[in-house]
Amino acid sequence: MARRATPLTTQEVVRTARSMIEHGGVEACSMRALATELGVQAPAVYRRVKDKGELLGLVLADSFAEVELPAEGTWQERMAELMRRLRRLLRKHPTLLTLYLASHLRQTDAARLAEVASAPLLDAGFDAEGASFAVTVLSMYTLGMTTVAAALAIDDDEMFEYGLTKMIEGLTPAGGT
Amino acid sequence: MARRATPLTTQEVVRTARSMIEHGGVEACSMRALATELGVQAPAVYRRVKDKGELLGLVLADSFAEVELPAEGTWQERMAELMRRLRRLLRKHPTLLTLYLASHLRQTDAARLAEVASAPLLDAGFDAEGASFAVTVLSMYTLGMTTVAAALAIDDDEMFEYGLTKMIEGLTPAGGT
DNA sequence: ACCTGAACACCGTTCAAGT
DNA sequence: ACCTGAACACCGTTCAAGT
Repeated sequence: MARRATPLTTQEVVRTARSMIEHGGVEACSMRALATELGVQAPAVYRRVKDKGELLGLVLADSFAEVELPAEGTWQERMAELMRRLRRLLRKHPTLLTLYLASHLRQTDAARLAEVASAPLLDAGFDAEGASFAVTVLSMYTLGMTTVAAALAIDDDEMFEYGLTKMIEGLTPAGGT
Repeated sequence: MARRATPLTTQEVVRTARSMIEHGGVEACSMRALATELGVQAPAVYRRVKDKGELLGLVLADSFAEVELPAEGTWQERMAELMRRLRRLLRKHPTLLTLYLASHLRQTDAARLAEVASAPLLDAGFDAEGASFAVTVLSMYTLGMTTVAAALAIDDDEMFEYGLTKMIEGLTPAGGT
């Protein structure tokens, strides 16, 4: 067989997998189909990636790296805007949700994502546990509103904002600001 | 091959699938493994069930049929208790969660579940859209607290109750009780 | 080091054929 | 009607062998 001009990079593998998933869902991205897209035989992919689980984790990380954490504002404002950005990403690529939900069942990935989003809360004086709690509540809310509600045809930005505000109010720690 | 004494029933198929999923996760319940467990060849299962998607839907419905809707109390009390029961089910069989999340992406199943849980809210004067919204918010919260929080080792009944109360307060419609 | 070819142990599903 | 046997078109992954 003719070989590729350049050797396979991990970036190339992850980006290609991500675009396949965004266009056709996780099930469209079999290791074999991915290899074909990359112009390579299936086993070659295993030189860059331990297994399919690792690949999906990398795709997820690559997506969420684009959800920037707002740098300014109160923690309430920063969390609200972060959730809006998460919502925007999930709306653009609803297919990422399956991946996100699956990852939440795997400790390491969930912990890593929660850690990043926790920053504004830690800055505001939340303890580590309270911050993880708040991030979990807010991201589950956002996921729910953006996907389940959409499936039920009750998706609505005003409703999302209303619930988001309520939820953030509820999270303010006793004696907090 | 020796045939089974009695013909295969749909109930038998669903119950066996459910127990396989509860013990080993969705991936432990391949159509072939299920058939073996039932003492039958794989194609025989397709006489009772259209495809694997339908089977998983039936397993889910069979599980949630056991989460009873509290008959008495204010809508707040009824919803809170319903969520506690959902939490109990998911804790006993965490493996059902994957199924539940997947179903939420399929309109029909999500709508059916939301409809059942909406009853106390409709009784209390919520409109259909508001009721679906509330059920979605609360069940996503419960799912998040019961699984994601558990994975992050911040699972705690007191916290669950605190957040649940806050969330239900936030859902009270303007001018509602 | 990087990749291929071939293979292993699986999938879900269909369909003609048997009882 | 109910089920089997055989097949189709796939999976993820491993591994010896080639360049």
